[in-house]
Amino acid sequence: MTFAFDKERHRQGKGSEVEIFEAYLRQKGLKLTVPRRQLLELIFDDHSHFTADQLFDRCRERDVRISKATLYRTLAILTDCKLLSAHDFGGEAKYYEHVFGHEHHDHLVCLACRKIVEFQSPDIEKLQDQAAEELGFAPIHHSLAIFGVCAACAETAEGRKVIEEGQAGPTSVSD
Amino acid sequence: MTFAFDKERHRQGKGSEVEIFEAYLRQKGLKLTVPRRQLLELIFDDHSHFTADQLFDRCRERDVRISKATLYRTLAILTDCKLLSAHDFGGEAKYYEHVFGHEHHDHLVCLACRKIVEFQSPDIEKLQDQAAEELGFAPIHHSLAIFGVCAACAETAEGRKVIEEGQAGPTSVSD
DNA sequence: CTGCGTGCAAAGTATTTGCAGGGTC
DNA sequence: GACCCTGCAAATACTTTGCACGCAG
Repeated sequence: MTFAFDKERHRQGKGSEVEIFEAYLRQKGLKLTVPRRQLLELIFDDHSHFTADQLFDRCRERDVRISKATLYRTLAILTDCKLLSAHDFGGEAKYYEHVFGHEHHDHLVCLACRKIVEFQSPDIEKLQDQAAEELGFAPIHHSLAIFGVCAACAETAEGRKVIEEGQAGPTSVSD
Repeated sequence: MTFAFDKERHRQGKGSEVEIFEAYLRQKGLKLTVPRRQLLELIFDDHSHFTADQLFDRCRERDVRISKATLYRTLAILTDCKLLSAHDFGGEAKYYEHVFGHEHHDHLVCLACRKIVEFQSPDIEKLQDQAAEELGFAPIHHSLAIFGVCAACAETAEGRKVIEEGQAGPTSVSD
């Protein structure tokens, strides 16, 4: 049987992450251990987008001693039970983000400062589903990232350079 | 100066890849060597989406002896001069695709057979630019991938499993 | 108690880089 | 002839895995 994903509970808001996690672990015969509980708290305390490495650093800051192995293993579980989702914005590493209690959204990524901003567009969603159906695909999920330069960076030399280069060549096409 | 990207020529169609490549190399003070020429031919012969590894295999098939180092270095150049673009569809490796003579498009990725289908939607493009502007971003490029199951795979057990799992959990959430 | 979980270190992947000899312009 | 290129192997960066011991249920 597939994990009984409780959409009702999923809509409730903060705090229930633990419940969902516990339920998931139980039905999988897994255990709620100290490291897992700690990670859960650290993650849902406030990060919305983070890499495995950032999370690891955060552990050290808060004196939570966990190995990277456990960290990765836990991220995998959290992704499986839909508390987190993983994205790849083309940087070095994968980004994880909260899913619980969040509407689906897409991302704007600043190529100058790597800041990530979320946005929603039901219209885009609609068009996507439409496009998928036209081509005979059963859509499951999607990932849309718009890469550009944020307002703040557009003022900087770095930001301007990125924009100018973006006009002609994507990476090191300049000079 | 930014690379004088010749949009006119870029619209002409097959064959001019070599010219664009040559022009780019020349103005960068780089050289048109045998390995580079061979790779260019292999790539534009027909692959539309491929990973570095697939290209490498293809080299061996056709008795083109090139090291992976050179292969990656050449892919970087081709990406810089906009003959190729790189995407990350969440699999293990990056996918490269032809840009030359292709309108911008987005992707449908079959999660069962990994087939990639292209589609275009000017309406979606428009909404994206709009969303970016609303948030103060200067959009440079974007990447939209819809993950789902293609018509053919929807008929198979594997495809159905993926769809069912997609309803509740994304990865190994089953049984 | 049984079996999953943990840390550690070693193994993997995918990609990049240093270096010495070779080829292009 | 100068400088860029190439292959090779070693180096990276991120993530996964094997193993022996420890803790949750």
